[in-house]
Amino acid sequence: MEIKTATQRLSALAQEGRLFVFRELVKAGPNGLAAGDIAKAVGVAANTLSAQLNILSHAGLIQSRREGRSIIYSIQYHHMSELLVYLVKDCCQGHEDICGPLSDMTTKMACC
Amino acid sequence: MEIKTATQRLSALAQEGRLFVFRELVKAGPNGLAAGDIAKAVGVAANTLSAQLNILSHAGLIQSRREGRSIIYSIQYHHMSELLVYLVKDCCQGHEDICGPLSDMTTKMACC
DNA sequence: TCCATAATTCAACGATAGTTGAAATAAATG
DNA sequence: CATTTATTTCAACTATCGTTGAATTATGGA
Repeated sequence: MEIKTATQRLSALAQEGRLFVFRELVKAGPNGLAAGDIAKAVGVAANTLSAQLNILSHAGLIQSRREGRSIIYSIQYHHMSELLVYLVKDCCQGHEDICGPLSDMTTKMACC
Repeated sequence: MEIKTATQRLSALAQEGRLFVFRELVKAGPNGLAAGDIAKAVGVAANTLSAQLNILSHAGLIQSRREGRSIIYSIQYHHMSELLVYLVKDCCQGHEDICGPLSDMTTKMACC
């Protein structure tokens, strides 16, 4: 993964409104949520939300599909996971004992 | 974890220079690196690096200690892991089958 | 004590980001 | 085909960010 891609994705998440939307979509799971439903849940103007979704979308963190007159947004799990892996990559450089501090994280993340 | 804390940490990482520094420190491991050594490795002015380290530090992603006339920076693993966990939290809400897309991530992250 | 090295602080500048209101597009319904 | 609903686009404005140069603090050695 390129560092530019990583910063683009992190920037997309680095704002309260967008992070909140992102987490709503994480909670919603693979089925996703319609833009209008997100706007209601988050309590933000439609055009503001549209801009937020657009940024998350261009960063590759979410994707959209049309269903009737709604547009449904959902997480792009592969890209999300790519980003998280990027942040811990090379943390031990082959020396397994070096990054003990991170080892309990993987167990905490093993929610499924 | 509060959403404000999360956005602060993500903002700190959401810039190429700071992300590069952060990853150098991830590679360096718990012993960390002196500010001067980072500046040489990254090829950035001392004051620019200082500002970058300051932002990462205030975000809680790194910590510093003095050793002689050098100041050594290193990753705050606990806070780093807290952030990553926050991003995937509530991804399945008890339904184990929902977030299969994320399940292979934890294995990829199990570097140690 | 004086000097060199290591790193930070401060002010200022240009660049970029976030929100808002108004207008536009797209699809479904009568 | 006109209307309603859902969402996006555009332009404009303010606020915040990132880097730079100059000055400052802190430590170790001659």
